[in-house]
Amino acid sequence: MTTIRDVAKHAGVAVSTVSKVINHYPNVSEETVERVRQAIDELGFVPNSVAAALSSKQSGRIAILLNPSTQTQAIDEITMQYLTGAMLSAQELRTELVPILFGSLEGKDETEAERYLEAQNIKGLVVCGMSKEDYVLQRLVAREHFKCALVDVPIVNDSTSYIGLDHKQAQKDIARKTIMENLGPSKEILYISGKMNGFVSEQRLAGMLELAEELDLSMSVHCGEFSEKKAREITLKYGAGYDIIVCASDLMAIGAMKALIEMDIFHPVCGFDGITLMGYVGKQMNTVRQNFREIGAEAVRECARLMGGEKGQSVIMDHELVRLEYLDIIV
Amino acid sequence: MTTIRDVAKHAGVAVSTVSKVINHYPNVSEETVERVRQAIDELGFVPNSVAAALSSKQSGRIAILLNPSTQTQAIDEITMQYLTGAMLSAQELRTELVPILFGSLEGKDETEAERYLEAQNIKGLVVCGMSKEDYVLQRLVAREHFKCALVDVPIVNDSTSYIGLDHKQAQKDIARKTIMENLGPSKEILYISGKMNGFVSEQRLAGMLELAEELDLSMSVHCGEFSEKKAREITLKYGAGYDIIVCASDLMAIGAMKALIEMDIFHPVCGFDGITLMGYVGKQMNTVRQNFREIGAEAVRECARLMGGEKGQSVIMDHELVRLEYLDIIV
DNA sequence: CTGTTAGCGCGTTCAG
DNA sequence: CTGAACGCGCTAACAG
Repeated sequence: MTTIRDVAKHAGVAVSTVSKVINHYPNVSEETVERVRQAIDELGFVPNSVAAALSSKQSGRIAILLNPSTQTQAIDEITMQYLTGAMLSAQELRTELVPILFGSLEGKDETEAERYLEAQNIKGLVVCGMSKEDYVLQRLVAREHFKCALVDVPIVNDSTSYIGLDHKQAQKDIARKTIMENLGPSKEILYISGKMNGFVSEQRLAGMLELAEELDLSMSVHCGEFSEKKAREITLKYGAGYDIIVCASDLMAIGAMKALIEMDIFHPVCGFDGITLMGYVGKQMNTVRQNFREIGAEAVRECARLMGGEKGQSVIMDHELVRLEYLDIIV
Repeated sequence: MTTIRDVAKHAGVAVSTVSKVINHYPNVSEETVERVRQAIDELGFVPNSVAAALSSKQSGRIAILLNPSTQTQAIDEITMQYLTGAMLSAQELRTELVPILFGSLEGKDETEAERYLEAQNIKGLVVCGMSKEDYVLQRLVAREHFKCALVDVPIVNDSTSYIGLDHKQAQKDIARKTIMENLGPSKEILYISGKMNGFVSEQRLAGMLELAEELDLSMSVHCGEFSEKKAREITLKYGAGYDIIVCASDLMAIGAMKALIEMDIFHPVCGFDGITLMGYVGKQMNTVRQNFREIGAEAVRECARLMGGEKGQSVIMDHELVRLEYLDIIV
């Protein structure tokens, strides 16, 4: 294994000089930079990331906290997209990304969790899929000991940033689109919301309430808890009495659609997310499509920014409104 | 941050002793072990994994090489399961797991790829989803510089192990089951295979050929390249002429099923994998269900075993034959 | 059985 | 602008 010393020797300079060149420090003459660059190329030197992480007390590593569902593995598609995006931008930033399962923090209190992460030279957290029931995680974030980029959790302070859509607006947009396409306004809407008390659920619900007001339509809200089964049950029970069904997630939209099929009635349904599964169910369905990969990538960038000493902020990502057609999906 | 020194001081022993206790070395008296344990608890000490990785030239880190598909994100479900299992057993083994995308090795030759990995203190590779077109990876494995656990790639030597099903047997089993349930033997079978030249495709095809022989049934083989679209096309073209369609993957089974629906004819179809999507398409479909999470976990264990100096081996995982029913899947 | 000490490879002062 | 030297936290000989 070639080390920084080998490079230094080969280039006839000191190790510190090589280090400076690698890390793009100023105060190195053009000429020596070139010599060092050449030596690096010739020897095929790649800096040892572990040693770097240990040495520099500055730039730590970024952990990405994931919560793969044991239940609905279809949703893992989203998690994988977050992760892929995150890995890509971590590579660009030359930062190590350490994937950690929510489960690894279970049974620990904040202090223990903090130590656990600290012991891995982790300085920043990208948190995907945190809910209000993840108490330890929440307190961990609240302590502001780590720089945190939260996906879909609207908390912003000096060391915490929010990354996600404008869920309120997106929910309004997709619902309006679906309503307009199918009925025109002033009809009865059934809204199947996410979790009571959920971060994004609240925003999406707020969007629906606002839309109902604006379009002057009557709307009932039921809580589907992001469960396909629950959404199906709700639809079986109440669906017939409404003209259109708006769901706070794709999975619930699928449940609702299936219920309608079982009941042999047709109502437009719309979802939220853009998972593959969505394209497989009805002949066509509207949904908000999120670019999860880009969200993951942005979250890592944001985390790195925080670790660089910047203040937290809200990063609002774009969303797309799409109509999924059966045949489009086949690859 | 509390270090090993703090613990040593607190327990009144030397750092090396603490290290020994942590790593379960012998040659430490019960009494001192206890004292050290107590000190560790009191201080809430957690060993710094980065420092450990740097120091110990012995036990390196394990990389898990993933290939999330940009096309059919539904398949990412499998990748996520591999990863989750791998993370869990890595945690048990107290080994760092470094996820790496195939893409990160692209454009590198074996030497460069080797350096890239070496520079991250990586000593073992868990490879998921490698195909015969991944030349760099293949040569990387062939060099035997890293200890490799290959998922679904049957290569075994001193530093390489195979982890996966008995694909030949599994394919035979699920096809036989489907045939028997629906028709009894001696009927016309359409087999849609995976990639020409694919590692598992060959094994699965071999299974089908053997089964055809045993049951004395006539069978045609077409190559679906693991593509839903391709399988659909094949089925549209030839499907009507056969009694039953056996596919080498779930995705292709879905394509075939859709084609049949379009043609408005019914033939039994069976798949292979057990992805969520499979349960959403037909009323019912047979498939081999693999426990991807357990496979990921086992691959990491196997890799660790190799790094411990053991020889490579084949690890054959169990599989399940399941019949997916529409309503079972809803959560 | 326990303690001392020399690295692992790199980042980073601080003289020169 | 350069280079020698120390330290990050831990492991692993080796000496006691």
